[in-house]
Amino acid sequence: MISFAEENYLKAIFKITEKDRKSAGTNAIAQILHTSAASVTDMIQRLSEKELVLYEKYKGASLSPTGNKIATDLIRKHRLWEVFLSDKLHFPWQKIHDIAEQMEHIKSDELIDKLDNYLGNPRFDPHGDPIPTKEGKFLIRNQYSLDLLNEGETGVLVGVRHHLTEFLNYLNELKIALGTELRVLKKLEFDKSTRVRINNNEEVIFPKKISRDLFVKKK
Amino acid sequence: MISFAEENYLKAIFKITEKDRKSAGTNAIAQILHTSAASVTDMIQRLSEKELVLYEKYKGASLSPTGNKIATDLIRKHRLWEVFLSDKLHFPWQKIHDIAEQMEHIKSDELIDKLDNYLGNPRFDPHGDPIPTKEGKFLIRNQYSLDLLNEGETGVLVGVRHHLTEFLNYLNELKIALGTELRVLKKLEFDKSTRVRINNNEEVIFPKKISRDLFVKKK
DNA sequence: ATTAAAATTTAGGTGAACCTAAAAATAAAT
DNA sequence: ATTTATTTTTAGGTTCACCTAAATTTTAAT
Repeated sequence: MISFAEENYLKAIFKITEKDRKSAGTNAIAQILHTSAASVTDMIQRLSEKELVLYEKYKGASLSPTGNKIATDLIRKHRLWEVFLSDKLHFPWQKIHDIAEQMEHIKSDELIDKLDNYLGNPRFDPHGDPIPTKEGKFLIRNQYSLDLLNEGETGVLVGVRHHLTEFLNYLNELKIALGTELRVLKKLEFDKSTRVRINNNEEVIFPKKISRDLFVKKK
Repeated sequence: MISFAEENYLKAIFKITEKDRKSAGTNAIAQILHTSAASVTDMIQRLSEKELVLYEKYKGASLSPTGNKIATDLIRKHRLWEVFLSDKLHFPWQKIHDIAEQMEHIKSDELIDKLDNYLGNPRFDPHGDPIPTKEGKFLIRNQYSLDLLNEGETGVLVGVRHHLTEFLNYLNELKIALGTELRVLKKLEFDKSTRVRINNNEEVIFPKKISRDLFVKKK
């Protein structure tokens, strides 16, 4: 039986390696899990023993097929619970992550099957992130970060790059949520900021930092 | 922050002392938690340090007011999740206990408030056990165990004494669930068994052991 | 009242998951 | 290429929650 701590390590390694990197460094893992590098080495060695992780000294860790399946299942559970919290219990999206972080560790395949069904087999979570299938496949959507749109183009928000509470609060205050229409009015060259109209209504200026973190589908 | 293990000890002590007993013995706790008596002594001493438990050497343990509140909250969470699993996800009642056992440890007051509301503020769980209020009050229902009814009397099943899987499976096979009408046809003196008609339909003979474990409301 | 039995605690030890400080290996900078 | 800086690992230690075996206390039985 795998522990919560072990599960969290697998998730962290998944997160680091999912984009491009082929292995996760000790420090990177330590940072995500708010622990020390020494503890990470310790745990990685145990996970390597159990063949959940591929590990070579000083070369970082990556997930074995088994480890990858466990991590994917965790993400599936996490995101399904986020949908539950958002759709059924009406939690605002800033609050769902921390609770889902606890719920993802509940062990019952039948529970997740029934939950998935109950929620109507959602394909994306309330942040716009894809929910992997039971078999571990991630749906890919062709989305753009807002800063890639040209002046005059309109996008519908389908996702955000990260889930920092302050960021989500900021969006909330601007009444921006998944499905919100964002029209690029003007791209200001000198500081890379973007003037945007929200749902044919108010206007805001997004610094580059923000517009890069908003994923939209062109309209 | 209280650990899962600590929470389980508080629940066990609650269970033992809730009826009459004023303190829980080491062995009794060990049996419930499938652990050794020595481990129990160990943990009780820590809980006593934290003032969650009142403890005197060789005299057993009981809950402090704080400990009692925590235990009651756990039972509230457990039973609310059981309602969720049963009502919303349509789990049969034999399966809900083990999953709820995991879910009860999730920490978020707001989650429980919203869940309670979402479920329609249920007062009893799918086994017929009362769900304590937020303030920790248990509703009492005047119920009788089936073996106390006289011949000719009818009761509606409102609860069961325990949740052993085999017992619940047995009831399931007989199509007995909460709300089922049970009419006492004959009480057999020589072995204390009871002949019962189920929902004006089939007849069964319950040994004393069974009829004592079924709680009904007289009709 | 002794003795026997049962319950409880103490003593000593284990593994998991963390820690700090020091050593070793790798990467970067001059 | 050598030094410096960064990353990673090792060494040694802690706490939590368990364990077995032995000692102690309480309870029950003769």
